[in-house]
Formats: sequence, C-alpha cells, structure tokens
Amino acid sequence: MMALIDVNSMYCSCEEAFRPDLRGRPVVVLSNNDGALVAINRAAKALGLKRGEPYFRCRPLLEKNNVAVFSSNYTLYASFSARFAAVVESLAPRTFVYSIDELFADASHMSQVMSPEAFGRQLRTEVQRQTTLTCGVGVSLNKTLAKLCNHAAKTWPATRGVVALSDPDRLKKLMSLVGAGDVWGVGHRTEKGLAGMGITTALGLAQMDIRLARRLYGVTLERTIRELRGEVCFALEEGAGAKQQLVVSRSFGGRVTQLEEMQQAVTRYATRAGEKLRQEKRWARVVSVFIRSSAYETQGVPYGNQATEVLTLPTQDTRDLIQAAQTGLARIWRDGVRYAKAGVMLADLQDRETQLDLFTPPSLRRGSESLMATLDKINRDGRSRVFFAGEGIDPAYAMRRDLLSPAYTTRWKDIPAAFLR
DNA sequence: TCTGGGGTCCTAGGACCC
DNA sequence: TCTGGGGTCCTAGGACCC
Repeated sequence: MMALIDVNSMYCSCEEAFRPDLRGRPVVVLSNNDGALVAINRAAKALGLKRGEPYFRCRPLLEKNNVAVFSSNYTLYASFSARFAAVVESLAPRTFVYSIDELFADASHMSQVMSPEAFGRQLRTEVQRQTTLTCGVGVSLNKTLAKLCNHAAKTWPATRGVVALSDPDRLKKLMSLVGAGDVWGVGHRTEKGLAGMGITTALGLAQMDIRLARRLYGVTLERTIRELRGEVCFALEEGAGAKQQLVVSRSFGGRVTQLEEMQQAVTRYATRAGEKLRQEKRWARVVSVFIRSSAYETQGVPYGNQATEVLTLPTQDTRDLIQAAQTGLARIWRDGVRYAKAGVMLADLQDRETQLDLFTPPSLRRGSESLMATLDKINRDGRSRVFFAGEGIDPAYAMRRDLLSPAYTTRWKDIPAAFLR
C-alpha cells in the first residue's frame, strides 16, 4: 500500500499560519515577479479565481472582494515544507518527498498495526496539530491510485480528507466518477485526444486497449493504465536519484534592452547556479544560457535563443560558470529586443572532478575550492553579502515582489511576538 | 505596464560507426 | 542495374508534474 499526503493550498496556508486575522478571508499568492496567481485558498476559489490567471487582469476583482494578496515567500514555504515532512516521517517507515507540498509514504507495513484509513487519519491529524497545515491523504495499491484517492479526498468533503481504497469494485466506482484528465500523468493534450475516442473517465482509461495507448501516447500512458488496474509500475523512490540538470532562470521586473544589464542578470544567475551546484556536491561540464522576449510580446520583435558552452573540465567554480555563460550570451545577444527573461542551465553533472589525463592542463584556478567554500559560508543566510561585481548594484532587472510577507520562521527579527495580559 | 520557476522522462531524427 | 543492417550517441522538442 502507498499513501500520498498533500497539503491543501500550501502557499496560502503558510501565509495564514501567523495571521489569524485572515481566517475565513480569501487569500491568494502570486508567482515570482507578482505575475500570476499560483495559489488560491478555498474562499478565493469560491470567487471564481483560477490558478495561472495574470495578476493585473484579476486585480479589480481581488480589490473589490478584499482578497489578501501575497508575493511568493519561498523561504517561508520551504520552512513549513520541512516541518510537514518531518511529521510524516515520524509516523511512516519509508517516505519520499515528491514536491514542496506532497510526499509519498509506504503504507504496506501499517496493516499489521491499524487500517489504512486509520493510518491516513492519524497522519492528517498530526500534521494539522504540529504545523497548522491541512492535508489530504489517499491510500491505495500504487502511486497512481493513491493520487486518485487523494483527489477524491480533496474533492468530496464527506471524506473528511482521507480516502483509503484497495477493493477492486470500490476503486472501479471511484474511477467512474473521476475525469480522465484528473488522472496523474494525463495532461491537457492527452485528455483531449482521449476524449476524441470517447474516453472521458478514469474508468474508461483503465479499460483502454494497452497496445493502442502505447502506440498513440507512449510508454508513460501504458504504465498509468496498468497502475489504474492495480499493477505497480512506479517505485516509491522513482526520480529520487541525483539531478540531471540544474536551472536558474527568472523573468525580469521590467524589460531588459541593454547588453550590460543582461550581462549583470546572467552573472547573477550563474552565481546562483554555482551555489546550488556546490550544495548538491556536483560538478558541471556543460553551461547553457538562454534569453528571450515575452511570449505575449506585442510591441517589439519576438526573439529567443540559447547557447551552450562545453568546458574542458567539469567545474564547481562560479568564475568558470560566469565566464562560460557570458561567452554564450555574446553569441546570442541581439540588439533591439525587449527581453523578458533569461536563465542559466548546468548539465552533464558529475560526482567529482574528473581526473586529469596526460594532455589536459592542470586547473588554472588555484585555491578554487577554499575560495568558493568561503563565499558560500559568508553568504549562507541567503543574503549576498559578497558577490561578483558583474552582478551590478541595485539592479534594474530585479524581480518584483511588492507584497512579501515576513520570514516568520527563519529570521530572528521577523519572529512574531505574542503579548499576554 | 503587467502572464512563474524548476524539474523529469520519452521520442524522433540525424550523425556516425562497423 | 544495383546501393544493407544494426547499432550508439546526441539533440531538440513535446508532454507532463508541482
């Protein structure tokens, strides 16, 4: 048995945790740059607000209904996420963190001690008690079915947040009530194609001819169908291995039109990528940089491009990353474009520096390791006290986050005070 | 004026090899 | 007149996830 535990409207719930005055009020959280809505609580959902909607477009509606609006406070959410995971891990033998707001837990051994239903309810109660977060729990025979049960737990209030099902007939009943597009692994494209063949429910998908599914949509959909039928195709730790690539990208607060400003942004992103790389204890050999105008560009020329640099030796040194990224940028930069976004990607990640062969010159960066370690130590708290001048000072490309809440759980001066009388 | 960021996996097609 | 078969590796792009 497998359980999926998933926090309801995670970002909103984190914002509400230290703000009892928000209880019952509609709350939304914006994406980076205050661009679009990424999280919506129950009361805001009732107003018809949708995930992905641009902020500027629904702003009048938000103001009219006195909706509490927040910029993304990732530090806060990551802190809550760690506490959430710790609670579940204290109750479940094997867990796998799937994302910031959900994790899978092996529930097979629990049957000795309690029913899957009771197990789910215990998880839910403890998470709420220790973190204030409300979560939904689905328990079933594999990941896809656990997801399906979780979907049911969130959709139907009568379930009180927990659905545990393994009986084939009851699973069938559930699948007949859930849309094919709500199945984990079925996206927009596939949902549309399936509908064209008259398959609109999860049950319809479960009964689809497997060879046809594989031919039309590939092996992934085949596995999904098999799981709906009760087979196990996705292991608990699926996707847990070392990262294949690492990306740092941001939309700009405004539009970037000057090369120098773009160079600063790319330096910043390469620096951040280096920090993440060293945190993961990996070395990178391939550095790519991309720049592009907005997908919604109406005034200027649409343009986007990417350049890839392959280093002779894998590196962990921010200076190498910046240099490679700048070389790439010089190749793809075009004047007269209103750039909206840029990013730096690291690939061909390796576990340690490759050994030099006879013909490779030794590294030119003496003392690189200790220099980077020192930088990381100084900048440990996330504020860049020491940085490369190429980043620029008080840059114009910086992201907009006008409605940021305090870092309640991670910064001393932001810890809320409670007064007793 | 204003539309997120960070990932994974799979597939098709081209280059190249014997 | 005729021009194989089988393989690997890499890349780009699509689909999906949260």
